[in-house]
Amino acid sequence: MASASRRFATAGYAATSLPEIVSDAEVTKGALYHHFGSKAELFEAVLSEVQEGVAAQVVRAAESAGSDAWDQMLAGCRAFLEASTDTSVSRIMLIDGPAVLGWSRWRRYDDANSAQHLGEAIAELAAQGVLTGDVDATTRLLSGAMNEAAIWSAEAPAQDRARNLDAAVATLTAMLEGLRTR
Amino acid sequence: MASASRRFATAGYAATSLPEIVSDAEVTKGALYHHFGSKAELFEAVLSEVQEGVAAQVVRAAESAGSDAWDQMLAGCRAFLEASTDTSVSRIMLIDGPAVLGWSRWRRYDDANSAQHLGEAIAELAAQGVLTGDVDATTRLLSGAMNEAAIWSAEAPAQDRARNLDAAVATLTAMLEGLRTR
DNA sequence: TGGGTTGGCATACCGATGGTATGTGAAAGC
DNA sequence: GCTTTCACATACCATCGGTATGCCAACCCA
Repeated sequence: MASASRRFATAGYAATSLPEIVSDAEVTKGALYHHFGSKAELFEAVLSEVQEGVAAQVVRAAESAGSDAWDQMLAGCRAFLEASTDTSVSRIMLIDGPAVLGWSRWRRYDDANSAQHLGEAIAELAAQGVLTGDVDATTRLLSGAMNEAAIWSAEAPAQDRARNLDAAVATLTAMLEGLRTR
Repeated sequence: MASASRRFATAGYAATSLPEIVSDAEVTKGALYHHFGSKAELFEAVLSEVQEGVAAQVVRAAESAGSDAWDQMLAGCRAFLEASTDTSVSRIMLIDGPAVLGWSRWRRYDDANSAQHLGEAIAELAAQGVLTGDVDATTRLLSGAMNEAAIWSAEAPAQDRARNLDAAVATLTAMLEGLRTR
């Protein structure tokens, strides 16, 4: 899985062949197919691992951001962007993921990990009356905005990444203000 | 290209084989490779066509929305969502596009079409002093939010699509309010 | 302690796929 | 009227994902 993850992250899913992976891992295709049913299943396992890693970082950041739900969400959003601003994450999780697994299947992983915390935070804020509007739509829009911002930063030249990330967080914060109950 | 577009839209890029396409089109692989250098190049041509179609709808909606730049942008956003809430558009343009061409190459098409108008509208509003914040970051976040909303609506059961679309537009409007100069 | 079963691979092989090299007839140019 | 170019068709190839089978050590059970 480590070999696969590395190849998928750098060359992408389609351009990575099983012979390459098993050669890196110093096993044979027989061994691979003993553990995984298909190339897509191997990718799914790798994706799941990446998702869990990002989700863990988001949770850690949110928990150490105090007790205010609003601050927790903002901290979680920033942590998500920081974790995803890494081609090995964005390529697997955000670009190839939907194409390989299909969007709905990919979304299940997204919902079960990083997007879940976002959804819970939004639902919590809506319940507190802090946030207005449709919870699902808000979650989707914010998730999409953050995913795109993550790729945007990840694909930018190294020296622009930090600046892009800060600009994204600032804009995101402003956008969230618009959703706040006035 | 019509045959390819249909197959790409329904089965996806990876699951569509060239023999299928040329059989549909009642030509041979030789004919295909006479016009396109590779499968990816054929996809690129199809994608470009789809992008232009969506962009045309966005422009038409924006132009018939009066002279206020703010209203024009909102109308354009709604038109984009309506045009993209169609699996044949979202699958090619939003899901397979980035994975097949690579994100940066895909973004060039996005920038040259639908996202361009969004960017111009945002730049115009920023110049008028109506909108604050980083123009690039705002464009990327909004573009990402709308792309995700489009897929969200496209993949939803038919009876939920209109409702999702309305909710997305309403939330988007609220988010834009947050970016407005107060 | 030994025969049978299972887990964990390796080897050999297969059909299909994207891509290429070559052939061919009609139209266009000189 | 000769030649070149265009627009394909045909035949072929390397590689890929996937499968069927072989093999051997570990483990169970008598």
